[in-house]
Amino acid sequence: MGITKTQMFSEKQNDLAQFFKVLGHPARVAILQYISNQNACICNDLVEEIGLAQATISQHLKELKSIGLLNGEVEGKSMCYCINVERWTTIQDQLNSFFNTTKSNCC
Amino acid sequence: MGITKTQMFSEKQNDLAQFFKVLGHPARVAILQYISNQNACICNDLVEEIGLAQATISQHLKELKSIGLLNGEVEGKSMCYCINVERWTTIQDQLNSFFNTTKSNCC
DNA sequence: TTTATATATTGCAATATTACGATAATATTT
DNA sequence: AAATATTATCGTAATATTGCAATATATAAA
Repeated sequence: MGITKTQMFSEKQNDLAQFFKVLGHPARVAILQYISNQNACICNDLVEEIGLAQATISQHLKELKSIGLLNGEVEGKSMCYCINVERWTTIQDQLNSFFNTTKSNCC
Repeated sequence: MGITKTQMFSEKQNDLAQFFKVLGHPARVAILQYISNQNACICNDLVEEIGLAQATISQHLKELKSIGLLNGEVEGKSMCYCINVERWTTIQDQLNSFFNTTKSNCC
């Protein structure tokens, strides 16, 4: 089938899985690392830096935006993408909470 | 295409993305949570508990094993799956390291 | 040994993801 | 206004993932 049966799971479980999923592609990991390494949050240098087509990068950026990890603002004719630190921290906390509570009862 | 161009990325980036990807499905999140909630690491109660077909659960377990998150051992005619706590902690550390280093330089 | 139970694997259908070229949309420069 | 540059979206092809029924495998019980 190829369709995930999300209705079987809690909203929390689906959200958590969604975060993990969005982070689960090396291009998106690389994009986040690159954005953070530039003190300024300059943008589609990403196309050159990463080496995927512009359309592809744009798609990956869209997915990162979809979970609120990136803010984008118009900068002349370019877009300036920037990590949303507050959201970043929230997601990190949620993932850690998952890791900590899940590990604790194990044999 | 549908094929991820892993050769463009570092081994670390690919590994990190792989961990995220395996965790990026609600059934696998639920499986880990259920295994951890049972003090004993009893197993395919999972089929009943989660409500997916036996073949599907078995596949998800295989993916969790593939990144070393689960240990399985034969228990009579059943399998007893168990979170590999050492591996669990290692992965948690790697994810946190990614989160911390990536967040720190942002505007 | 036969039967029953639990898990893994195989094969398949349906949907999702990845990637890119082409094109549209937007803003800047001339 | 026209030309240029940057990003987003659309359409499409190739591959991956999800899920299940059917089957294989392995162990336990009768």
